[in-house]
Amino acid sequence: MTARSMPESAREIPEATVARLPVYLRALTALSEAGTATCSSEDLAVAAGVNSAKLRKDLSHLGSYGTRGVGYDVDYLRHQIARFTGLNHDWPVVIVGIGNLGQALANYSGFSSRGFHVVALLDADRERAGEEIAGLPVRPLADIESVVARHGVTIGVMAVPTHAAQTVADRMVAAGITSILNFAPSVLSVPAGVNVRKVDMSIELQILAYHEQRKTLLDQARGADQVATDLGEVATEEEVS
Amino acid sequence: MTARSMPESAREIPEATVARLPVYLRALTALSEAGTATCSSEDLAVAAGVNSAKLRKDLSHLGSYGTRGVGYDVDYLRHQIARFTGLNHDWPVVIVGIGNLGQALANYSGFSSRGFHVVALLDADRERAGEEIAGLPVRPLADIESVVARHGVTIGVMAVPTHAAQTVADRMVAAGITSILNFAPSVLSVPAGVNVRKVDMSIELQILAYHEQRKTLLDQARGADQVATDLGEVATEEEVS
DNA sequence: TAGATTGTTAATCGATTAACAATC
DNA sequence: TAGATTGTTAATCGATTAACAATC
Repeated sequence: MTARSMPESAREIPEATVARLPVYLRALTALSEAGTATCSSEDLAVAAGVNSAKLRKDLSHLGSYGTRGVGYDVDYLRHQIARFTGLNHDWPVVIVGIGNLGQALANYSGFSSRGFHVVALLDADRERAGEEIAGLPVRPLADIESVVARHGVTIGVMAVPTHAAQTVADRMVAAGITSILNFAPSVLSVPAGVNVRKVDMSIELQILAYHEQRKTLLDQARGADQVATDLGEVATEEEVS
Repeated sequence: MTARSMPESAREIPEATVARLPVYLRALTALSEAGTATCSSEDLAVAAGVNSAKLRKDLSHLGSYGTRGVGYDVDYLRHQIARFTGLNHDWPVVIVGIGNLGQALANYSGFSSRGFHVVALLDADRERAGEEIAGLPVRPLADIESVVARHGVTIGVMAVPTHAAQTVADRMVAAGITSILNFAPSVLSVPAGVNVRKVDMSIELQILAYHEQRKTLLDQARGADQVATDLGEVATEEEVS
């Protein structure tokens, strides 16, 4: 394929930028709902929690949708980002694994409000079949092929126990799913062309715990250092922060 | 503070490394449970889903816990990483916001199995007080100060509606919490010294949707390109991928 | 025109990776 | 000693940031 024949929206853009576009989208929606018609890159950057240089650099990958000296039209920019990220239409998704977390996800309004429409709840435990959650019946995992084919599903959310994760992922892929959002804390192996993203809630807590412990250690070190200094230790060029 | 007086565990290590240490910890636990006594960096890297150069580089920030020509003692390395990341002891946490997601989090076994002990469930809706979830009573948010003081809580998990997020965060910080895991899709502003991490499930889906759409666009572009080529267009040095 | 703000350039910073000397 | 594997170096890559020319 030639660069000339490639539509603008198909060009490579940095992953870090891709990950921030949904944040900008949300901030623009909030601005729009607050009745703001126009905003500067600085306004939007504040709303999104980034700095304005980064925001402008990110937007520059999509094209040129602002007006120098003026700023951005909120609704227009929102439309452009939505179109670019594929969020200008609905995505059918399935949720596999209807335990505590799967149920919470089935009820999560943040999916539907952002264009993700849950078309089926699937669980490997056939005993669960027929139970109704968030207005949808729980169906046996064996139904996945027909559900995926019928609704044209390409994105699946997986909230199953770790030991089942790889097996379930294989079945999802076999059924035609090409993007998986994985809530199980396991490394999945999938064929090329299938995208996996992982949400690992306990890893996030562990990262926080590391920084908490560091605060404590630094305090202790400072205390010990104070003692050393009181005893006459001389600070050297090794001194840090 | 001098570098000499600083304990090894208090030295700066890259954020990207910090975020991967819990992954290594989990992989080591799995290896240990499978009865593996020793592993090479390559073994562990495969189990953790990274490449071995990155793994060794990461571990080099903690110290030198392997043996050249041999590899790592699984339990010893696990112990060292746990100690370094502060996961060799229990962390008391509170969960604020006991909706669908908060309830799922209260029941989530992945927290307790990794050293996080939920000491209280708090909700702003006083009607909820007294309800029991995962063996714990739901308590009014007003109890947060006493709970935090009593159990020495520094880490809080927040699963409240977006419109309440900033207010609740302010209360958590006022009560003495210095690390927040935020499940609400909102930008929080907190004082310096307070760490916030965000889990945004719909952003993850949106990133997947972007890549899905790109697959489709690229296919279309390839198709269109094929037509152009059939019509005699000549590929140039601009050709991509 | 003067003031404001974008889009882009270039410098800087941090993370990844391959290669290999050190060493068990 | 020979083979294996770590820990480290140096090169590369990608992301961030500040500064500013372009332009409304």
